[in-house]
Amino acid sequence: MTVHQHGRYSTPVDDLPSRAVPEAAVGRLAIYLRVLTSMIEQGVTTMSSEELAGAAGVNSATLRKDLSYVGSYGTRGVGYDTAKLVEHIEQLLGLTRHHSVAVVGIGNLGHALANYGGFPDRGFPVTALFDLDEDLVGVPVGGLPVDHVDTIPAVCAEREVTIGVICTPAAAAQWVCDLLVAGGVRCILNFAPVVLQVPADVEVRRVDLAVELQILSFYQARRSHGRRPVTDPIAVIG
Amino acid sequence: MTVHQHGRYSTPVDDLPSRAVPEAAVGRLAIYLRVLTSMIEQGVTTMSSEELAGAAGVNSATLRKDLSYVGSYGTRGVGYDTAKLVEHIEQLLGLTRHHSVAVVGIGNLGHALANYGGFPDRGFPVTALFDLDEDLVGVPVGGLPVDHVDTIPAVCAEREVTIGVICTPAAAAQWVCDLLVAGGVRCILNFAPVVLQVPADVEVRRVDLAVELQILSFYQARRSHGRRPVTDPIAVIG
DNA sequence: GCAACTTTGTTCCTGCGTTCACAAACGGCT
DNA sequence: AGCCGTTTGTGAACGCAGGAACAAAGTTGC
Repeated sequence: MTVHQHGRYSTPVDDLPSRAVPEAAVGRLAIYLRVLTSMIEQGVTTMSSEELAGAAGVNSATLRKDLSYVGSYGTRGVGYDTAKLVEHIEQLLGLTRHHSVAVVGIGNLGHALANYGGFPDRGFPVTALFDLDEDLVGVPVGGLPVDHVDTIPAVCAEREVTIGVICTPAAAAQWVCDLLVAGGVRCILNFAPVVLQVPADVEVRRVDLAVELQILSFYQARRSHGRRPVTDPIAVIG
Repeated sequence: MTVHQHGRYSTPVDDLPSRAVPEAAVGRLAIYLRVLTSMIEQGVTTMSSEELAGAAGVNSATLRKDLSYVGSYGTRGVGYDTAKLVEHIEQLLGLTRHHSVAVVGIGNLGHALANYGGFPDRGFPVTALFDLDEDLVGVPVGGLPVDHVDTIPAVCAEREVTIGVICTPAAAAQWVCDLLVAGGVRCILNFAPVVLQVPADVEVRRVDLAVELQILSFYQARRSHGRRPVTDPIAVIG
C-alpha cells in the first residue's frame, strides 16, 4: 500500500505561506508535478484545470482545490502557466532543497534503487548505501561504496541524510530503522513487510508489495469471478 | 503512494457473506494478516484487539470494526483466535485461490520481483515474464524464461494471469497496460511513473517511488527545519 | 470600451471513515 | 451457581475529503 502508518494529517503549521494541506492532496500534488513536467517537455505552456485533471485522473474541482493550497497562480479564462505552477508546487513540496537519501539493504531491490542513479525525478541524490554482508561492504554499487550497517548513525549524521530507505528482510527492518533514527533521519521509506515502531516526529511511509497484491486479490474475488474476455489490443480507454 | 487511481470504493456486492468493505479497511486487513501469521509463528494462539491493534499501528476500535466486516469470530472476554482469524481474513481477501502473476519489464526492478520466487507471502506464483529486449527473450530469470511483450495477450490468456505487474519505463507503460488488458488481465500493479488509463472494470494500483519521496520531502520541509539530533540507538519507541 | 465567453477560486453540502463509548457476552473464580 | 472482570461488537457523534455549483475575474473579439 504505502500509506501513512497512522492516519496522521498534515502538520498544523502556521507561518508557512499556505494553510494546512490535507495529506491526500500532497500525494496528488506530486502527481500533478509529474504530469506538468511531462507536458512542458512537449512544449505545453498553459493548461486548464480540466485538462490537467484529466491527465492526472482526478476530478477538476479536486484539482483546483489542491492547487489553491499552493496559492492562486492561475489565470481565469485561460488556465495555469505550466512552468510557474511547477515552480510553486516544487516549493510547497520542499523540492528546492536536495534531500540526501540512504539505502539500507543491498539485495535485489536495494540494488535496483541504488542503480537508479540520481533517483527518479532528481532532487534525491543517493549518498549512502548500507548492508550487513561483509562481502558487500566496500563494493561500489551504482558508483557508491557500500558501508556496514553498524556505521549508519555516524555516516548518516555526517552526510546529513534526510531520507532512509529500508530494503532489508523483515527481521532486520526494525533494528535498521532504529539505527537510522539514531543517525538523525526523520523520514523513512520502508519496503520491508513490517509495521515499524518509531518516535512521533519520524515520518514512515510503507511500500508493501504483499499488501498491494492482497488488495488486488480482494477486488478480483469480488467480481463476476473470472478474467476478462480477451479483446483487441487496440480498443482501450475507460 | 499507491492509491486507487480514482477514489473508488469497494464493490457494492450483495451475495457475499459480508457487507461492503471500505477500501481503507481492506488494506488494513492485509496488514493484520501479516501480523497474525508472524505471531502464530511465535506460538501465539490468542490476541486481544488492543494487542493486535498495537502491533499493526492502528486504533483498537478501528481494528474491531474492520474485523466485524470479516464476521464475528472473536470471543468476548478473551480475544481472537489467531489461527481462525487468519483463515477468515484469507477467505475475505480471496487468498484461498491462487493468483497467477505476470511481470512486464525485466529491468532492475523486474529482476528483483522475479527473483522473489514464490512472491511474498505465497499465493501469488509468477507464471510469466515479459520484456521488449530481444537479447532477454528466452533467458530464464528466477527459473522462468522471458517472453516477448508482443505475446502478452496470448500468454496471459493461456496461463490465466490475473495480476499484471508493470515495471517498464514510463513511456512503455500505457502500451503494456493495454496489452495486459487485451490478454484478460483485470488487476494491475503499476510501478511506472504514469497514470494509466484503463476500462472501468480494471483495477489499477500504483506504487510510485518519486511520489513517495516527494511526500516525505513535504513533511520534512514542514517541521522545525532540520534533522534530528543524533541519539543513542538504544532508546527508541514512540 | 463593452459584451460575451471562458476558467478559476471558493463556498456549501453530502457522504465516508474514524473514533468514542457503552451494552452484551463470555470465562474464571469463589 | 452466581458474580466480577475483561473484551468484543456496534450504535452514534465527529471530522475530513470530495464533488457540485456559483460568483469573481480576466481575456478575446468587435
